[in-house]
Amino acid sequence: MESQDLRKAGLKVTLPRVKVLEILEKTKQRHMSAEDVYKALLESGEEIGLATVYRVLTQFEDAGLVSRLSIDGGHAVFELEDGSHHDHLLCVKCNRIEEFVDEVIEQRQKAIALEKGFDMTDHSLYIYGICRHCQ
Amino acid sequence: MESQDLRKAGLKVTLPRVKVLEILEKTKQRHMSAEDVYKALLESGEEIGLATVYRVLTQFEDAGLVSRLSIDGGHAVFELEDGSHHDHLLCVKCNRIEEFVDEVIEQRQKAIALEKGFDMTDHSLYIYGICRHCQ
DNA sequence: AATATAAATGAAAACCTTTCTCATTTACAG
DNA sequence: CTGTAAATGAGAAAGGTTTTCATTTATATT
Repeated sequence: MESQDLRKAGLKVTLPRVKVLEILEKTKQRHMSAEDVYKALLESGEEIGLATVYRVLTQFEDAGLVSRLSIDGGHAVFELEDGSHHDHLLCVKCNRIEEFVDEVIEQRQKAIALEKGFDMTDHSLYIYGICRHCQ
Repeated sequence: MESQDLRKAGLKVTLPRVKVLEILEKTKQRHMSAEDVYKALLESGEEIGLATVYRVLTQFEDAGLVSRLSIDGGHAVFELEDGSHHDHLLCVKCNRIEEFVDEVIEQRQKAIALEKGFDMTDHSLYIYGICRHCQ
C-alpha cells in the first residue's frame, strides 16, 4: 500500500506520487532516470508532467524512499531505497549498472576521513568498465 | 617552459593554450572549474572566450596534462596532472578539496571488477564530509 | 457533505554548464 | 613569405533540471 509509505514520509497522497512510486516498484529495470520514469508513466496512460516527475523524485530522495546516483557526466539515475548501502559498477558500453558491497572499502573510507579530520557524511564510488556481455 | 609541454602533447602553441596552462600552474587553488579559469584569465587581462577555455581544457585532458573531476551534480573541475593517481575528499560546507591515495581501496576495486566480470577502465571515488575548519 | 486553505501540479520559460557552428584569425611547414 | 590546416571568438544550441505562476487538488475544518 503505497499511500501509507507516502503519508509516513510526510507527503500528501497525490496521483503523481502514487503513480511514480508504482512505476519504480513495478519496473524490472532497477535504475531509472527521470526521463525513464516519465516515459513509463506515459506508456501506462498517465499524463504526468516531466517537471512533476523531477519534483516527486527529489521529494522521494529527501524522504529516503529513493537514492539518486550521480553518474559521470550524464543525467541522474534513481533507485528504490531498500536500506542496504551499496556502490555501483557501470558498463561504459551498454550502461548496465551492477551493485556491490565491500566492507573493506567501507572501513578504509572511514579511516581516511578520520585521518584527514573530515566528519564523513557520504561517499560515492563508481567503478567504470566493460561488462562481460560487451567484451 | 609551457610551450614545450604543449608541443610534446601535439598541440600548436597558441596564446589561449599557453595562458590557460599558466593559470593552472600559477593559481594557488589546485582545483578549478572552466569558469574559474575563464575568470582568472579575464583578471589577468586576457580576452579569451569561455568556449575556448572549455576546448583547451578538454584537449589538455586528452593530452594527459590535466584530469577532470566530475563532482556530484555540479560542474566539472580540473587539476594539473602530476602522474600520481589519487582520489578526493570534499567538504560539503566550504567546497575544499583534499586528495588521498589508498592502496587497499585500489586493490579491492580491481578485485571487485574481476569478480563481476568487468574489464575496469576507470573509477571515481569521492568522500563527502565536513572538514576540520568547518566543524 | 461542503468549504477553506495550503500544498501540489502542468506547461512553458528559465537556468546552467557545456558543446557546436561558422566566419575570421593564427601558427607554422614549405 | 605564403598557403593551408588548425584554432579562436561570439553567439546560438543543446541537454538535463529547476522555477514560475495560474490552476487544481488533498485534506483539515465546519
